[in-house]
Amino acid sequence: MSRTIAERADVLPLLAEVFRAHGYEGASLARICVGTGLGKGSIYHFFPGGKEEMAAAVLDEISLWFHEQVYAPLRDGEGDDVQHGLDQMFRVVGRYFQSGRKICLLGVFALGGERDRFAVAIKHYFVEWMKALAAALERGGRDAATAAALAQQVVGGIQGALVLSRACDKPALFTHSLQRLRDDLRDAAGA
Amino acid sequence: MSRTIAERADVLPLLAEVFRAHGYEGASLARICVGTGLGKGSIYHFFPGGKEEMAAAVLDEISLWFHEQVYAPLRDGEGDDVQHGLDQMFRVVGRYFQSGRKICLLGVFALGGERDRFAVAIKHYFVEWMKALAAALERGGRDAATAAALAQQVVGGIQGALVLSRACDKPALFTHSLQRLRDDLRDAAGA
DNA sequence: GTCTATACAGTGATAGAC
DNA sequence: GTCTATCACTGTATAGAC
Repeated sequence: MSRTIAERADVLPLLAEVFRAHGYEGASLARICVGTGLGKGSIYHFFPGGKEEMAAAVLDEISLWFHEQVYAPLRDGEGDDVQHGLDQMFRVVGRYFQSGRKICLLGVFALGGERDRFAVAIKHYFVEWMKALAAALERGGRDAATAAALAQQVVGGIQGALVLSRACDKPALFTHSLQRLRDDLRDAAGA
Repeated sequence: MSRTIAERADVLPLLAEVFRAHGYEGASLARICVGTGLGKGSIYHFFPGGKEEMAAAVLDEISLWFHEQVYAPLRDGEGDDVQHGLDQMFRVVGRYFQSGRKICLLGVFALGGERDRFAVAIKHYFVEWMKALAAALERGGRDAATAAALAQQVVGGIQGALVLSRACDKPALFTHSLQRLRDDLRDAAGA
């Protein structure tokens, strides 16, 4: 009996979950095989470079997804579309992290010992997010310094909320923080 | 040649650094021996329960330190001392995390696969912090709901800033966020 | 209290059968 | 493309010498 998973891409979401649940060092090949439903042979067929290639591929996929779903709408909007891009960001991000039940793999890797190995991808993820958000805020009328500070506050606030909600085992904590951050941006815009 | 480290307590800070640098799973006994300068035999003499007991002891020590240095000043102050307690918190926390060069072990554990194992200690750390801060804000004149929301915002903001500064390899990012959070509390108090 | 020697399960990784 | 068998190595943990 042999299942056939045609695409390597199909394994990536499963792999991501294993890394999210156990971190890079904790994601042993045994756990990876359970999580993906594949044997070692199959895994190494898709990722000859081993664990490092698996993690890199997962990070790439996440980065691409955020570029398309979050950064692009933030960058493209003009006028009223700026607010639309911001709303889109909070909506999509809330859904992505499953309202606080799922954590940020980039955040996990940023804090872990694997930071150095994937430093470029990790830094890129957060910097691009903050740049896209700051650009939208500037087009919304803020000066560059304020926009950058707000972007840092929001992206950092999201990461912190994920840590807190995970620590307290209270997903609602993430949801509320997300609302507060969104409202803070609106209030500051109105002021 | 045999060194004598009289107290088990002397090893705890060294152990903490190893866990901080590599996470729980990544902190192998080999790395622990290098980091502490002790052989396996000595390590197991101090911590017969192995790695789990080591991590638990480290978490206990950190928790105790925060109770004494952070939560207590927040709780004890009255009147002008409330602001003093808040200032003390930001000052001590900034110093503790070495202005963004050191990360929060509780945050690392909260995001890692080891969360379940140390769930009680992790939750306790963050909840006590938020409760002490909220209590101080209430004595400063806020209603309970606002105080709780602000406490969550500040503690979460600190964790997020640690993630971001680590990800971008920019400790100043943490310092600035800390200042901003402190100023936000002041402004809200004045309003 | 510290070290060395050792046990033995689990690690990442490879080769080859199907 | 998937599996099983197997590799050398590192993992945690223990026992006993000094």
